[in-house]
Amino acid sequence: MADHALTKETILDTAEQVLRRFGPEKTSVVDVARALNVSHGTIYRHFPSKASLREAVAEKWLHSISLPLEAVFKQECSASERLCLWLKTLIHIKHTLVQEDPELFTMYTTLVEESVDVVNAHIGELISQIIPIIEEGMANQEFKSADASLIASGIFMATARFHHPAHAKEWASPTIDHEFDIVWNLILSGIVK
Amino acid sequence: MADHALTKETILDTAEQVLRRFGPEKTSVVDVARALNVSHGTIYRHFPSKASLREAVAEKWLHSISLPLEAVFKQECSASERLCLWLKTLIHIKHTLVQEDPELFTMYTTLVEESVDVVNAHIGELISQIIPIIEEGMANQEFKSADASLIASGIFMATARFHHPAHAKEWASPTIDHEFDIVWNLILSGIVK
DNA sequence: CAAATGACAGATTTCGTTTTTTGTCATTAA
DNA sequence: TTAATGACAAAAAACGAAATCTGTCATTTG
Repeated sequence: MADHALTKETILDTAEQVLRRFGPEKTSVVDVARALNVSHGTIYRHFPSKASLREAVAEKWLHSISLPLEAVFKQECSASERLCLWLKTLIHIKHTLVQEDPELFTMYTTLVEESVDVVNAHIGELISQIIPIIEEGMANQEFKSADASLIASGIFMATARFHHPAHAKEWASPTIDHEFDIVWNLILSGIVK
Repeated sequence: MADHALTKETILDTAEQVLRRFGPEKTSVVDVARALNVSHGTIYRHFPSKASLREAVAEKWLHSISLPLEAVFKQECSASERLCLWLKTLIHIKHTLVQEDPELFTMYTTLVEESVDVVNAHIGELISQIIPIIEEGMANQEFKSADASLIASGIFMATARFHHPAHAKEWASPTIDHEFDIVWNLILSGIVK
């Protein structure tokens, strides 16, 4: 009865649109089904539950955050510059998302918070992007040698204030970039040789 | 009509009890008045609004957190040990509060989040406890010399994950202490000479 | 026979109504 | 003359009935 072939992807894209329009608390799977001109029972043929559908949307969003960070590896620069750029890029993405549409950011954050496994995978992915940068710096003699994965997760945790959505309210502060620089200097002097 | 002389203090203590019993969303100033056997109009003679009463309770709680930290200055030890002890004490207080009574912790956190000025004063107070430790370390030649207040706020921000209530859920992790050690090592190697 | 439907039970949400609360103030009590 | 009261209007919360939603499944459709 649908206009297009009804794939998981189609449902996912429509769910995302409906969530964007109605928000996370007001979208029902009936709404998504209505947007697709199918019965809501059909959705359950492709997703076992409403939660799994929301989780899939959350995962897609997180992927859109981690993907552009890979471009940082193509930059020709030192390891400390690359590390700084990587962090600033991550932070810039998040801060821009909040600034441009706070409601939308809250919507995605709500979905993400429901999906613990997806978040943990995302965090793991981000940290494993940091590790090679640290290793590069150690190989270079730029950084003191140590356990790169410990350093990487330390850096990720120490910068939580700037990228963890729980701190989004603080990102509106006019001094937030300066505050990042303070923390960055502290971290950098901890790892350089 | 009250049993005791009706002071700001008496009202504050009673408000705290009622809040503890009923929670932050279910306590009205009528409830507090009832507990004191006075009319609710009387409360407004001592506090200009419900918000200011809640703020006063929040402030008292925050004070009970910052006060015991002063004992750390009486320890006979090096600056880096003192700094580590200070951070671990702060973190231990918070983690213990959550663990022993998560609902109560949430109650106080709710009050605190409403009171931006009170929180900022509290954070300022905490950071100004760190500054003299850093200065001691610099005077000692233990730490590289630098702007102590910048270092202090950097350390406070870099450890947010372990003391900011927005991260309370993460404190239940069995590896949280280990994670603090990772961040602490990173910070320490950034400041030692 | 694979894909979609629609009816169904139980859980959850919405909505209009009633009750309670907040904050003020003229009046009362000490 | 200071402290407390209680009545009041406007705002917010609580409540319960009605509607909607979730997830399942026997039946229908192409």
